[in-house]
Amino acid sequence: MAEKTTYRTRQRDEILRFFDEHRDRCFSARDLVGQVDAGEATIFRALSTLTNEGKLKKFTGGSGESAHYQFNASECALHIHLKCRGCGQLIHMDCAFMKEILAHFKNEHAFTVDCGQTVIYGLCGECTGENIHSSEEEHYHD
Amino acid sequence: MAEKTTYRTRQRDEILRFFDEHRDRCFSARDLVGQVDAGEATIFRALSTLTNEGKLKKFTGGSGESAHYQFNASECALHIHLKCRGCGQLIHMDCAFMKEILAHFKNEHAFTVDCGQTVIYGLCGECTGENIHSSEEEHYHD
DNA sequence: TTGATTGCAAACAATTTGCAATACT
DNA sequence: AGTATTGCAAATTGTTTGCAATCAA
Repeated sequence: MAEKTTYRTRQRDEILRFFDEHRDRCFSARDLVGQVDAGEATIFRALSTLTNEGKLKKFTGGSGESAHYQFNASECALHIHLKCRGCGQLIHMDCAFMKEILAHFKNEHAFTVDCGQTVIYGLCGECTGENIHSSEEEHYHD
Repeated sequence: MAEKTTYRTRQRDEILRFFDEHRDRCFSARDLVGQVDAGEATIFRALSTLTNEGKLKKFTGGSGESAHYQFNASECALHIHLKCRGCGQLIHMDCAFMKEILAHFKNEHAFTVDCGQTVIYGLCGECTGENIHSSEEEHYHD
């Protein structure tokens, strides 16, 4: 789990550059295939080492769902994510109240939330209201 | 993802009874093999439907790690759960502020939280404080 | 040169699915 | 009887690993 990087390689550079150029989005290993010139195994290894080095932030998907990664300078590690069960969209909850919530967990429940592992499930506004009559084939996967 | 149960079967009953008799612990599908008289595929299917019905609560493991399930008391649908990644304890967060949080999600983000499916991961007070000098083999799995 | 890293293919583990046999109601 | 559910085995998916070839220092 804690590999050390000794050499600097083209593929790792390329992968990190890709994340840097898309700071606002997160990608799975599979997403990178085709986007960067590196074998799939290498991509997995790079994602792992880059995460260990703190350059990327890892979001664990539910069972079966693939893990997603994002450039770590982004604020994603600091806010909670809301995932809509209807349309699958991922909402980055980055408002002031968010900090209050995290503070509450910390102060009143002595609980330190790991935003990277936490996803709050529910239904977004569109799905609570309009989705009633939408097509039942509501496949998600952002 | 949202299967409906029409018939009542021995294996589903048995699985739910097993969880009922071990309300304080959580188990993976694999854990149930041998404990209940049902094929593995059936166990997976039952865990899925029972979770959909709100009878069980599902905990997502990291990628690769198996999902775990635990008996879900009916009151649990109303509050959020905090799961400590250190010691594995499940905290039922049932305070007044909880309602404020849910209201905020609803009003400011138009997001309806599904408490039955949401688990907030992090570290409890004991694990943030005292765990520094504990044995490194900090395997959880309650 | 020498050890680190890549890439392919095979190995894996968790979970899902096709389908005939079987159990509910 | 008629449909839902089971169970087995085969199929999928996400990820890891062995190992020879290749690259970085």
